[in-house]
Amino acid sequence: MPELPEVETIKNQLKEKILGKSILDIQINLPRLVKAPLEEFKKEVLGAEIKDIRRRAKLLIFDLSNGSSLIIHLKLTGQLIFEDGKQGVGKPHLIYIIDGQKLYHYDLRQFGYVKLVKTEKVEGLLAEENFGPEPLGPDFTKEKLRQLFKERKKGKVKLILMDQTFLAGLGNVYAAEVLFYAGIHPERDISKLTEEEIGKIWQGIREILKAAIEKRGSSVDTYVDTKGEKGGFIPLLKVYGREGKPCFRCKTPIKKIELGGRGTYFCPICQT
DNA sequence: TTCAATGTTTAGAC
DNA sequence: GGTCTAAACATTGA
Repeated sequence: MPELPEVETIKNQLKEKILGKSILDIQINLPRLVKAPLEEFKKEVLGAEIKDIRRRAKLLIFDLSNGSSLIIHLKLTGQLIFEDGKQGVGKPHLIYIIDGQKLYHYDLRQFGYVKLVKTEKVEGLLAEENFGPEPLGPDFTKEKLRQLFKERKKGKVKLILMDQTFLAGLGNVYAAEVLFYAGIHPERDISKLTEEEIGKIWQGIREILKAAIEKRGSSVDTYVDTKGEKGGFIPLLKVYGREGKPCFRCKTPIKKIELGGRGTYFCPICQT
């Protein structure tokens, strides 16, 4: 499932390829994905030039030349593929024809969406979501994280890290990886974290996300980049999906528990 | 056949 | 109000 590094990868690749190009046609095979009246959606999108592509949290935002923007959420299984001959998983639900080439939007489980909004309203909508800071942004300092934990007061650290209103962009995979990096048990209460542990969490967030972006994301499940290729970070995952396999640090089998309804992987020795 | 997987939203309990 | 849980969404694969 696309989390921050995967969405960032898609954004970077699409920027290279379709910035300044126009959407000449669109084929909508699954209307449910489009959160706007279809006729209006078509009318707004057709002929529009893609002026900018942005990311906030796990959202992808296309700013069009006519004052409208598309807000895309890929949720669990969304794929945006811009390469002839590369097939995604399932059937393409939306096909954008962009200056002769095709951008395929797949979404096997159909949880994702495309919203149509006025570009000037995008900021307001994002504000309504109450997203936390961007983990790779300049204002997300170690001090900021310490302050955020203090304001939140209590809660299990993994759930807090995955809370998009606390910090934007971490999902189940990267939250688990960050906590392994920091040597912290996913169920630890944030009120009991030491200064040093907060420092390690902060460092883990920054380093792991940056490394994952460099590898074009990871993700289990169906994630691929816009070329239809799997992310290169999968082999670097330390705990996610490794139940029963030896911890890279101490060889103890990785344990899996359920936390907040989500599969949670950790090393019972290294993470306390 | 049933269940787990997954991100997010929503409803309800305490 | 914060905090937690469970269900819902859709689909596949074990």
